[in-house]
Amino acid sequence: MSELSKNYEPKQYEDEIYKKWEESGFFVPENLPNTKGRYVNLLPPPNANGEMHVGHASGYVVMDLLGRYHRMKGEKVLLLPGKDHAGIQSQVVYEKKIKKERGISRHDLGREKFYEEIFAFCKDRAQYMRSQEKKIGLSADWNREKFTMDPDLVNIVLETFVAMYNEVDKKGNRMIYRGDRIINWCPRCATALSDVEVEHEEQITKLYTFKYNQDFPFAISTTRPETKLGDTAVAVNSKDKRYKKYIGQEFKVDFVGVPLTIKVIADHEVDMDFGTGALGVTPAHSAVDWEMAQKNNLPIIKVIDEQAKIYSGFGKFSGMKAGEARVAVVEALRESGLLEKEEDYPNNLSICERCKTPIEPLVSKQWFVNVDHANFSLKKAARKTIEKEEIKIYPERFKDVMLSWIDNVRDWCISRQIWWGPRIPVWYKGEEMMASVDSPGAGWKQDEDTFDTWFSSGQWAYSTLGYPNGKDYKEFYPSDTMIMGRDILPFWAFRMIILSLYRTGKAPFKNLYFTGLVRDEKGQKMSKSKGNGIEPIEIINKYGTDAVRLSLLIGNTPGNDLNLGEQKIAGFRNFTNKLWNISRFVLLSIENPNIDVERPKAKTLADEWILGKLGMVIYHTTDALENYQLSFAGEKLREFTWDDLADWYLEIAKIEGGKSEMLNYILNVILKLWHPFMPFVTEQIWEEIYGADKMLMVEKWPICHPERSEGSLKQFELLQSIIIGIRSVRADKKIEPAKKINVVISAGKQAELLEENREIIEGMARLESLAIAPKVEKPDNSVGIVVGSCEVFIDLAGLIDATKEKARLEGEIKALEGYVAGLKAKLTNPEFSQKAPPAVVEKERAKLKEAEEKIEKIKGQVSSI
RNA sequence: GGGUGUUUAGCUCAGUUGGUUAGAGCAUCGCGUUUACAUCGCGAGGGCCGCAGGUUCGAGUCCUGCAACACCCACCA
Repeated sequence: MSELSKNYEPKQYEDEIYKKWEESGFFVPENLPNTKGRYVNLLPPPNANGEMHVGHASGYVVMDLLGRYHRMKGEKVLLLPGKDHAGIQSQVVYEKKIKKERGISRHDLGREKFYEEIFAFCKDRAQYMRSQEKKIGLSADWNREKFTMDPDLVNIVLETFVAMYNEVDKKGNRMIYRGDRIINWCPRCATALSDVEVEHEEQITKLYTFKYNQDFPFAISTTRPETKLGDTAVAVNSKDKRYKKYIGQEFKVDFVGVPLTIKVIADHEVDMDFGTGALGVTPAHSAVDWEMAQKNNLPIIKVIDEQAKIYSGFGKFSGMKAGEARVAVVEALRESGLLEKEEDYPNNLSICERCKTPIEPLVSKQWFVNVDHANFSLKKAARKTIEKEEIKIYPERFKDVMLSWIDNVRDWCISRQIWWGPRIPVWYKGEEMMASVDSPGAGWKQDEDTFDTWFSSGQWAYSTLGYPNGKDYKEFYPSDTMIMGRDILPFWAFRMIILSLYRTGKAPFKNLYFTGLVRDEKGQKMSKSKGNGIEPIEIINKYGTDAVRLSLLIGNTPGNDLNLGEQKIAGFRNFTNKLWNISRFVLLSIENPNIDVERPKAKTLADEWILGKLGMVIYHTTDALENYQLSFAGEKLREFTWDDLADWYLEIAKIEGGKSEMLNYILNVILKLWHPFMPFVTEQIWEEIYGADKMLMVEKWPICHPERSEGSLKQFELLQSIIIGIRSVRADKKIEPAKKINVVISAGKQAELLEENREIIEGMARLESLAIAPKVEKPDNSVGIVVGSCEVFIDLAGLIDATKEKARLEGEIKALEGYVAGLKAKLTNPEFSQKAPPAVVEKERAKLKEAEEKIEKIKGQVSSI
């Protein structure tokens, strides 16, 4: 066994350790010896076009922590990694790339070539991302890594489509149907978007109030005059007296040169106080209006096409860009004196989540999933699953968020007009149409559209396992835990649940854990443009992976955002080093490290105390991990390691000596407990102790010894209080640390205990001499402090200012008297003694007694000054 | 407009089913190189637990209202 270096240098060890783990084969569940039970975690696939950011890292750390914990518990652990093809986003990224590098567009390549190239591009990026994921210590089975565009996964996705398409109810409605519906259209991406792919951005726009023509009886207001070319109605509130008489009437108008037929309809959604209280209904370009049109059987007139240009048939406006048409329409209205008002108005502009281009709502032929189909209602099935807690959600409050999402979900538009993604398996031949994974034969032409990415990733829970006949599917479905960012609840969690329920009949996982977002130390969102981001690889190189892992785990709770600054990471780097040095000390102190160490018998009070504490920390850590309280587990461990072990027990070990067995055992246990949190440093120490052939990663998780040792805990705490009390007086009186002092303790019944542990007090408080007796009068020139039932007199020859000392003690008495008064008031209150549980009353009595005794003792000291 | 969360020390946050005189880390201040560690040790200061009510013997903790901030959903054209 070689001596450890003074400081832990992560860079020196991490890559080697990871290699060792990987080569051991233990990331592969089948290679784990003697497993009992299984633990499966399918890792959420990040987009295969980028790189790992700190948000990903934060998720991986949680997944890996749980994976490593369960592996040490002896379970057959599978962490299955993968990548998502991220349809629109990857296509946008790759189009930019070929534009920049080769000056070409996807049309220059053609669909097939473009597809091949982007596939290769994603595979290449995936490899790079994998190397980053290894840096964070992810113990995933890389042999099983999946990509949503791998042919076998695509096949399962297509089969799902066909099955849903063939799900027909008695009325002939399909679960997947094609229809003209209003959708969110991104003119830049030239594709439909689902509701969740649209963001909103506040802006100031103009609100125009005008009349269609001179003959129209009243004015309407709009922010989008160009769409008014497609108005087929005006909606008013049925309670509105101004317009009641017009309801049901039809007006033929000439609107800036375009003939329109406007029907006046009533709708309770119309706000009488907004604008003129009359709303021009444009069914083809507003989701709300479209619904009104459905209810009222209004004709639908498309005005804006998929390039965001005005269709032909609208006079001089035809062919204009929507923006130009807006100016032109307003100008025409102004010229003819129909424009009544023009005012600034703040509203939310819909923009494309991927490219930030303003969305055009328009009517288009798309594929939809009916989420409430008569044969199998996806939303009802999902609701039941969540309500019955077949999936347990962390944090619990997200259950309600999920339920309200389920309740409000609308039919899901799954077709996208892009090239990158699985192509919709519907085939056409003349008037015929059929759904089929493979081409039905010659003459059949496949649908041009591809799937919404979430239709693929929504099947991740079983497509990665080879549904329905794969060995993995049979063994590992459903998985135990799914961990994802809280921002993708509506995108992914919900979709994964509905698709899995439909396809497999089972919920996809048992536990669903949401992480929050990682923000900078001021709580700002990290972004490249602000330059406030933390690059995981950069920061790992600086502080080590373990420090980064700890700073993402401790002080982080499910569903809540985490503010992360470099200082915090530096703090945990310090802790990593602390653990290293604890080990270093232990290795210098013990004779023959034994890997199969049994819990030793306590020889001293300190031994008994630390074993009790260790037992507690095993219990708390295990319990917290079982309940997904990861931060709590880490905090308890840190508290034990630094405060109890390093600051007290190791110092005492130097004094008492003969701790070989004890230290061997304690280090052995805490390395195991820490391993899931900080795998690298613990594994390296393990190797230094036990040699390269023993691997901590697959050691057995420590068992908690349930015996309690309340007595030794209390006794040891008395020692601690005495030592801290003396140290405090020393610091207060500015006694040099090197100077040893004399102390006398009037110890009452505790005399024997203190006598047994006199070495500890002498050593820890740096004493010259210590006298212990049941009853001692306060020596001259000493300062007295009361600790529990003991009085500790510290000899301060020549350093005492009698007046100051008296004032200090009197101040203390005064504070105590206030405290006592409060306790007395509480205890003499009959309501308290009657209604409070006896244990609580008893506790208060004890407190009172103790405080009163303390006052007496201090009074005694005052009188002796 | 609807919803969720947050509000505790200068900063970041714990505070488990209501029950000690409310805790930690970082930062600050003082002292210090005792043979594991200065990426360290010892000590100290620092809090009307957002505001106002209520329930209770007892509230940081439960209820109601309000405020500020953050986020999500819907979107009044």
